[in-house]
Amino acid sequence: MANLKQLAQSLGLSITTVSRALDGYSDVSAATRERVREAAEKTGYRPNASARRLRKQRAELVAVTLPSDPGHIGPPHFLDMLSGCAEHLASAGLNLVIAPVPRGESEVEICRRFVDGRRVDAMLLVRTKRRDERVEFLQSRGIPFVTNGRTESLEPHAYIDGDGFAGFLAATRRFQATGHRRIGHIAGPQEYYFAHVRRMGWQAAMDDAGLDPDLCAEGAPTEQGGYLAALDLLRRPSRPSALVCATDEMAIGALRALREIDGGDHISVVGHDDLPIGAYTSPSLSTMRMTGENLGASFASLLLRAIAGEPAAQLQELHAIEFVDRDSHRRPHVAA
Amino acid sequence: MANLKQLAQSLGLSITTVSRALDGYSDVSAATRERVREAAEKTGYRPNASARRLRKQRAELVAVTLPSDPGHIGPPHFLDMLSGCAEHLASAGLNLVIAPVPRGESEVEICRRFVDGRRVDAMLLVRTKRRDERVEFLQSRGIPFVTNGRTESLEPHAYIDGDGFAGFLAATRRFQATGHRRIGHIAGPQEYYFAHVRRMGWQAAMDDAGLDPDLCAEGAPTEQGGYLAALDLLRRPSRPSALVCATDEMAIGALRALREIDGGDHISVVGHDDLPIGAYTSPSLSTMRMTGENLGASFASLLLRAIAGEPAAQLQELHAIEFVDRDSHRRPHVAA
DNA sequence: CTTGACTCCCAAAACGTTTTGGAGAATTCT
DNA sequence: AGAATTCTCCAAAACGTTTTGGGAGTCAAG
Repeated sequence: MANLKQLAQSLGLSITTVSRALDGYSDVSAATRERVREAAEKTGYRPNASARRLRKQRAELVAVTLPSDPGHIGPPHFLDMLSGCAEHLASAGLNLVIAPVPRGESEVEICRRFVDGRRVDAMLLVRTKRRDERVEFLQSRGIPFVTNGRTESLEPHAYIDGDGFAGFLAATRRFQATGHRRIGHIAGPQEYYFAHVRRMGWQAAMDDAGLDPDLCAEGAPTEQGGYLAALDLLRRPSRPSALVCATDEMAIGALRALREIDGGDHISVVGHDDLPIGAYTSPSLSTMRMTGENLGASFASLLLRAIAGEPAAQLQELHAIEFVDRDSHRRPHVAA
Repeated sequence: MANLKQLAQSLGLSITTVSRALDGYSDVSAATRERVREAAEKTGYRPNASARRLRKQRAELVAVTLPSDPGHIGPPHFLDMLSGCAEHLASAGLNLVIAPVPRGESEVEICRRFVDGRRVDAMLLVRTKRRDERVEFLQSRGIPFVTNGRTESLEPHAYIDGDGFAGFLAATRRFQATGHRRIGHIAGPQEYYFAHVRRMGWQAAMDDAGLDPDLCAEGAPTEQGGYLAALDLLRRPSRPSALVCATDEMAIGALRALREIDGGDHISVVGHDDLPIGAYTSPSLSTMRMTGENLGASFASLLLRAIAGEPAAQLQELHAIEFVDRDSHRRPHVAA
């Protein structure tokens, strides 16, 4: 049974009554309601989604933009996150569409397409930059959205983020507590909020301890980027004895650099993200990760609340960072 | 500018003309066409997607169902594949929605919701079973779909798959050529097509060589499943000297089992999928993978052709399997 | 001058649903 | 008994687009 009209006709009822019966309104008698429900069940009737969306002025969709450039595509278990998010959204009648950014097109362009074409009720943004034009655009349009990662936007917006500053501060302090003094940082591109704030955490710990925060090298957030940045640091006159790396991918690149260099196995390393692969590197990679479980559900919940109209300032979650200790962070080193 | 009506009014034209001008029909003069286009550009007008969908009777959406149970979620670079697929679909005006399967609900139920609610124009199915009720359902509804993996369905359907039979046949023969005679197989759940056909490939090579194909253990398609299956094989009176594993995850579990057992480092292993993690195991994991690049684009292309009405029999791609040689497949072994 | 072809435009119908604003019948209250 | 209230139900409007089936003009050919 394709139609509401056909279903109504076959029951000898009006379209209105059938529609309201299925929606459980009280102004249709229990008897007919049941009769309608049975008929709908039997014929497998489902309301046409496009028609409902048009009438209700809701797209019943949420889009997530996928950056297409390589490296660090949000959190490690990104697909699991998406899946969990989609599952929770689905129970509220929303579906999640993925919006990859084709080469040559900007992420704002994609947002514009989705928002101005009324294709979505809300958006989910990953990999925020410190100054993120997507955020600015969505704010200007007034459409609900949640980001994975903070920004430096003046107006508050909904986000979920890990406290990278505190995490990298703690990681650096832990190295200091075990006698390290020349602690280097392998930084990601500073335009990204997460990369910047992680560097700030490392730097604050160095400053507080009265150590010179000069052992810093920036690279692409990839294995290769970490490798090159590590080589840079290792070639300097005063070598680091420990490396705090912005991401696990970069840390794995750093481990490769250490393997190639004399005395590299005395240098400790810690990363961030808890990539599964870290358990298999040699040495196995000590790392950090954001606390909290079922991240996808959290994103979904925030999105739903944003759609319901809750102010953005109430929709911000900053999660603590915890250590995942393996071998790479405590290699025997020679104190300065 | 929200409306076509408003845009038309502001231009002193009819809705019809504006609509046709924007769609580039020839029955509107070049002058007005240009005038309309400029106005639309300036006001940032985008047609309301829901309205167009309702009118054109097309959802402009394709759904992909994500199995929620753990392990082997399709190919290794699954997210990349989805992203590539979505990107290609987008250039044809289609968006990709992800449809996770909540606990307690069957995958067919999800398909039914999407198909009967006219929410999608086509579907993408991953991880096919030999007898796949999703395939049967979609065929009964006559909706276009493409699967990642074949099935034993009598009626042909569109798919992209790797030639697992040939791949596992070749892998087993290669072991035979280097003197192995007791070659074991760690099999995935035989209800899955890929798992079944890979086992058949191994078995055919053993049969052809006149060897007894009794060293086979089945397990869950996970690291733990591979670990347990390997232990099973290693405890048998006549141990294998080489293991052909249905997936890399299982192979990695097998490597763990070998590490725990006496003489395990004389046993060769090969997996399938080319997981990135395989480069970091010790020994590094030799594996296989499906040939062909930009798989996502291939899926998108097949989906579009299916939507366009091409018969399913013309939409089947069987890709060859190639070896990715690392260390684990040639460990020094003692011949029988 | 008429006919036919061509160019440019438009009114109205349709897509399938939800919601508004009652209408008629049945019931309860005064 | 009449008035007020409650129960059921429904016709029609609306959501914003695309498409159908023409309707005026203009121009060239007959």
